[in-house]
Amino acid sequence: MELVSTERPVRLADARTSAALAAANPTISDVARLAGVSKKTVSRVINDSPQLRIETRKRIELVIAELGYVPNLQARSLATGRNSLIGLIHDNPNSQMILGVQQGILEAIRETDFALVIRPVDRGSPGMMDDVRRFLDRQRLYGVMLLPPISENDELAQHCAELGCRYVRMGSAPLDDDAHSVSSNDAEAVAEATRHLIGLGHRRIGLIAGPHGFRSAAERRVGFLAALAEAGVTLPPGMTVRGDYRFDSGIAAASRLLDQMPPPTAILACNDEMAAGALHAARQRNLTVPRDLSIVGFDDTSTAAHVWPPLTTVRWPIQAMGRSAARKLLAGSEPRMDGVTQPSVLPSELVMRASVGPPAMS
Amino acid sequence: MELVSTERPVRLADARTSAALAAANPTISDVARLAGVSKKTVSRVINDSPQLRIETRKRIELVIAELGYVPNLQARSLATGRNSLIGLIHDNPNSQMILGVQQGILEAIRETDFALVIRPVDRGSPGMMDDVRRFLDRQRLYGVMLLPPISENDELAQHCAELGCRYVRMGSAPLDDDAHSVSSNDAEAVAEATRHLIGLGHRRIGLIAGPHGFRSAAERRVGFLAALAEAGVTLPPGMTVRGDYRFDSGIAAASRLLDQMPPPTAILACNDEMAAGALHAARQRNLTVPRDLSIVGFDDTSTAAHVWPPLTTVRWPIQAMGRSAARKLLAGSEPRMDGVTQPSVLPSELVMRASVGPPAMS
DNA sequence: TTGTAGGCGTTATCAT
DNA sequence: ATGATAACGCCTACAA
Repeated sequence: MELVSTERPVRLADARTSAALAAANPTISDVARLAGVSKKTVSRVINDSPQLRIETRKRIELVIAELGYVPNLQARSLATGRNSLIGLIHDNPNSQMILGVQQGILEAIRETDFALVIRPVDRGSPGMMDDVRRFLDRQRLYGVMLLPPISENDELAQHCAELGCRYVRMGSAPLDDDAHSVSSNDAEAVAEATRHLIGLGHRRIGLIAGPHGFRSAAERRVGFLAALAEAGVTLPPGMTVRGDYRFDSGIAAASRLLDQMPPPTAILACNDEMAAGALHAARQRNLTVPRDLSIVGFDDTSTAAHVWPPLTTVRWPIQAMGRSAARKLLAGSEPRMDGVTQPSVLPSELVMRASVGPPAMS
Repeated sequence: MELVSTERPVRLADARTSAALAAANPTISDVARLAGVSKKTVSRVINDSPQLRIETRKRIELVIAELGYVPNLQARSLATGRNSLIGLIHDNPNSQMILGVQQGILEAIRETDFALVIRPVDRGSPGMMDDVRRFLDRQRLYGVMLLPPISENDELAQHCAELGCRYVRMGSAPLDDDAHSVSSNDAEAVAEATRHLIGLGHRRIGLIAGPHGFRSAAERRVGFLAALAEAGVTLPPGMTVRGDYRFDSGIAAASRLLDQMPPPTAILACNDEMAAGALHAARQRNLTVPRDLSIVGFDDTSTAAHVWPPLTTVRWPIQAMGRSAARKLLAGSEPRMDGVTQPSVLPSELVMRASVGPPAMS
């Protein structure tokens, strides 16, 4: 403890510089005083108001730089009634999804004053809705982005609207009108993957579907069935089982599929985790992938690339969705932001890797 | 455009209730007026001030509930000079790490008014420091948590201190004094893993180290070498190679190790991604894991559990670290929060799975 | 093009 | 135990 030290010693020599008049955290008043203008004029400078004599602006900008002045966002929020925070509300999706969407959002808000607030919620718990409501009430965010599966909750979207909080819902298919929705087209993506399998000659294709109540699960299943119907392929019974999007359920589901007689020559799992589980199940039965069994996943997480053999999978455009959703939210918040209309439906892509091949002769 | 509609129609019938006097977003003034007290008294209620007649408090709480009044955090920030946002600054670590630490932090701030703001930065870019500084300047966070590897940047910590922003640095070993650091003990964790291999009879153990400049890489290497020295094991040359923590580098590094004559009977990779790469390399050479080669990873990401065979690995306590770091940051922010001192060093754990076994006879 | 006055919703100071 | 008044730093009206 050094008794003689002071946190900001007064430096007398500084009297020659204008900085000596300013505080540690200079405010708009400090800038105004030093520049010899009113606060309002400084305000115009920091808000890029066009009606300003260029020379006045220059002078003020100089003072701002000299002082290291930074506008106080809290004060601005208070005055304008809207703050510069956008929220991401999600419910336990996988980590790659979270990271991807966060990166997309951050691309969109780079160069703005917006910051991203994260809020995971517990979809299952009874207090969830109160919890979210409380969060929205207190933080008064500019807007929020809802990640699936919680984005599918209409009541939540309703809440946001009532609270005057802008929102954009993300999903596997449009969940709302264009202004409030950004989605992929999972049905089509899975249909494409299924056509790929059919094109290679597969006719007995097992589906490991996602859990009941998930829109993504429903969409993917629809796409699967549509592609089969389109090709005139009829599946024997027992070729569709449900998993819960987790690894272990993939093992169990694949085991059930492989117990069928005859077993499928290919399995399409509705996410990569379950596809990885299917791979395990195949290995347990000494099946070689893709010789004895082809496997397709969904999401293109890093797991897909790292298992053996690397998984053919559908790349889910989560990052682009995050970017688009954030831009949609921010459209209108700043003059330059509402130029281009953001897409509401983003394309997926089939990523071919080594887990798929033609069926063995039978 | 419906010209006659008003957003909040005045409902005359409501005159009987006190609510009719309040606005859509009631403020502390509304509460004060309706309760017949001053704003300050209401402020005391919402801030749990002890000096209040219990009956006054009850009355005010009733009005608050009736009105659905929620304090405006922005206004409070302005008045108190500190806001209720804490930040997480990170630089491209893997997604599980991000999710884990976020969950830990959110456990800690649950039931408080704090919210979590995420800020990824680009460590490599020249403008990184300016970028972070700008972020801290503008958002004026209550405090920030620094995730490795960016947490190892002393200049950044210095910046935070100068800006008056509280901070806690997370890492593989203490990076700062106890008040500003939460870490694991990676050296010890790797030493334990190495002892495990030695105990099984391995003597030629290859190390796939992490990239230069990462504290975690240095710590893990130290632990490895320490355990060998402790057991009197001398490694032939060429048994240590460096990767960059990514899957592909794991393949390359393992290939180089397996090219040695004689090759190692076990490989310790400094993270799971590289360990998964080593698994690929082994498969390419038709080696069976663990019969021909044992492999150990680090982190215990989901990849570790999903590859074949499942990886023995070190569980890195990232979630607990996040929780502890957030609590440390918040200690003192509220009376009830600074009760228990938070741990600064958290234990790791060796997770035994199927990728390790005794060396084959040779 | 620039300035003045007032308000945003809260807490702090100093009263009573 | 409670209240009046003045910040906090910015922005919006309106005025000049």
